[in-house]
Amino acid sequence: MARAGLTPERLTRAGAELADEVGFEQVTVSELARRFDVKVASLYSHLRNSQELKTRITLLALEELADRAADALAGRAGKDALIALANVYRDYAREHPGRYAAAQFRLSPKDAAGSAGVRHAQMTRALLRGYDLTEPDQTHAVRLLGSVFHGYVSLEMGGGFSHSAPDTQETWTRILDALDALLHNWPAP
Amino acid sequence: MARAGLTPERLTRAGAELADEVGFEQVTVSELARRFDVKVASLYSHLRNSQELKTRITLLALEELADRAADALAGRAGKDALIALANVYRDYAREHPGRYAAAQFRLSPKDAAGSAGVRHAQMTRALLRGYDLTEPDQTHAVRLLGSVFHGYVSLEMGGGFSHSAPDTQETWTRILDALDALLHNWPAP
DNA sequence: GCGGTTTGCCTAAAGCTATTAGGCAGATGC
DNA sequence: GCATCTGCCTAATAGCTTTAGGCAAACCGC
Repeated sequence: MARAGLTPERLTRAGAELADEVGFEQVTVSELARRFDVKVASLYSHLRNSQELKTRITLLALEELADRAADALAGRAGKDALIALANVYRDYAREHPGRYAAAQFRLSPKDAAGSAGVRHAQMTRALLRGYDLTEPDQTHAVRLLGSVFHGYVSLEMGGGFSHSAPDTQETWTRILDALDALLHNWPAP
Repeated sequence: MARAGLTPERLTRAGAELADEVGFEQVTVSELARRFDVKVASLYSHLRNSQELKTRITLLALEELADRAADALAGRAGKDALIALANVYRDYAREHPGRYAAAQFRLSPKDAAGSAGVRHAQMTRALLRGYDLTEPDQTHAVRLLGSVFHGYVSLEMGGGFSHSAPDTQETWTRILDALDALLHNWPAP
């Protein structure tokens, strides 16, 4: 029997591509086996179970997102940086909807701790150094930005805005303007 | 054979309870049948398929949420109304995590048009009458509020904030303060 | 209250996914 | 060149989804 050269890494990458094509929820060990022209059981030498496959795809997506974010933030500050970071999430979700969905997958505390999720928080915090916020307000702002980015992108992807009128690009720009203004005028408690 | 008295409505309600217990993703026609002490195939006289079950649970959740929102907004305006509406979403998600997840389920355009989703947008728009925004800015603000509410609640539920320090109630309050301030000072294009 | 019809739940069966156990052959190491 | 190891295989179990066809309880008109 010719060997297919399976590895956890190749399976994860193929799984991520599959997710982008059919949706993260539809990623299945069986379909993956079909793509490698291999029997399902063979994958179980490389993956503990389908949960592990999903976890690996999630970790991959978080890494890719963090890498893109780091790239986008390099050499930028203030509103420039804000816009760049926001667009990283939005663009990634558009280019890789399945991976983006994977990035929202709930990880075990252990996996989460070792994930690139930490880098994301750090980068958002770094971005906020361009604004004048006290330490606790920085945390609130990190959470606000995370909420807006994630909330907007997932509503837009989910078609939540597709019924109403003005195009979403205009809204996106204006929301980022508004956030920039807000961070400059953050209200005292 | 004693009849179990199944109806689409009872199945939907039971499905919603099941979702809150085990998660929306884990809602299964088989488990529902078990709960009614009935064979799986019997449910197919009342539901076209498992997709329809999920759609019905989604529609139920959207209605419940809209009813709560309407209640909360009655007699309130301005920041008061903003806080009340925001808390409707957050509290609903805490009390009914499965139903809240269902409310995010992607509906067909046809189902979406007939859903309470429309009411949600209208209520957010009504709330914004307490602030002085031009017509197009109202739409942008509706989308911003939707993004923040949904984004915050889903990150909080997903444990996205559970690692960092200050408690989430404080952040939630401060974010609502910030949104109120922003709506009062919405930047011109 | 009785016969006929409708309706509700049942059995049976096929197809898909996940997962485990055990086997054989190609790759690897001395 | 031989022994070992590793990778993919076959086989089997179990759960979920969905369809087809059957029997009996409930309902309807008289």
